[in-house]
Amino acid sequence: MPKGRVMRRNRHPRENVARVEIPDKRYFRIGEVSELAETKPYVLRYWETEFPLLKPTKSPTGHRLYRREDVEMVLAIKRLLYEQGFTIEGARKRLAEEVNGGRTMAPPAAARLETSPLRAIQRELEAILTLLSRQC
Amino acid sequence: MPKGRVMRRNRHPRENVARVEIPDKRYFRIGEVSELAETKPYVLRYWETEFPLLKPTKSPTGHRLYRREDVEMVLAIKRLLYEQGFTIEGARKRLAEEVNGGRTMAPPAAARLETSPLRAIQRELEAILTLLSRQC
DNA sequence: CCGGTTCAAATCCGGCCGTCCCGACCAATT
DNA sequence: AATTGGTCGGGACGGCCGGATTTGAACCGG
Repeated sequence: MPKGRVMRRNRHPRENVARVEIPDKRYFRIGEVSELAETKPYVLRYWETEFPLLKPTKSPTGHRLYRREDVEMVLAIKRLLYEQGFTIEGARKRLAEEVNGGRTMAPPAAARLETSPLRAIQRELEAILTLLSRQC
Repeated sequence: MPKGRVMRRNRHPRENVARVEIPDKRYFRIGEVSELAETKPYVLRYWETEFPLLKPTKSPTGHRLYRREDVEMVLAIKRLLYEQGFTIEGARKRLAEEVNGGRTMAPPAAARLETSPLRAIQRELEAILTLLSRQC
């Protein structure tokens, strides 16, 4: 039997991304996010290579673990690309601006945070999470 | 004789489109607009086929006559495409919205992404507690 | 230990967005 | 009128963006 024919590109699913409900879970696997966002897993992986801000943590075996914020980032990206009509580069720039422009803190603090103990702690926590997720 | 070589794409000229001075003339020909906007004439013609709002009048002999508003439209399109990073379709949609909405709607409400590092760490801690409370 | 899921990497490809060419026409200058 | 250079529309061409598919192995819940 002939392989499935070239899939039609479906760039603009009608779904309003803004009103997707994210289930009350802590971690999501790529397949779950894929269904939530109605976006193929390989697209999620591809976006990861294009958007530095999309960085789901990974299990020790390399499987992606999306947290809520990661899922929200996915939805934000999808909105920019499919509803607003940005190119990938445009969306990337826009997201960077939003993160920077979002005055969630005074600039000096933000700059120092990169190398601060806080950051180190965050890394440690991520590592611990990774280890824990192996056993449980 | 070999054909002229493929011209390198130059998608993101550094020039800030916003500060281009439009000379005090009533009509501009395509070559003049081309220089003002640093955009090849064939691109201007192409944009005309893509943007219904870009409609320079034409002389009886078919030559384009751009008025100020047409030139401004060209600059706006260029800004959307090259500075903001919209696709043609996205730019078209955005321009239509601007015309309809009237007032230059500010950058759309920033996606409410929670990016505070403290908040992120708090989430990590919650995650750890959850993991620990389970019998591993 | 089995069936469905996920992985990374390589490869492939449709179509967006120009880019070039062509022969004809127009406008200004000489 | 002739010359020079800008402009016309239409068609062919093409780089590369943004996925889409495949492969073969590893993973994981039940």
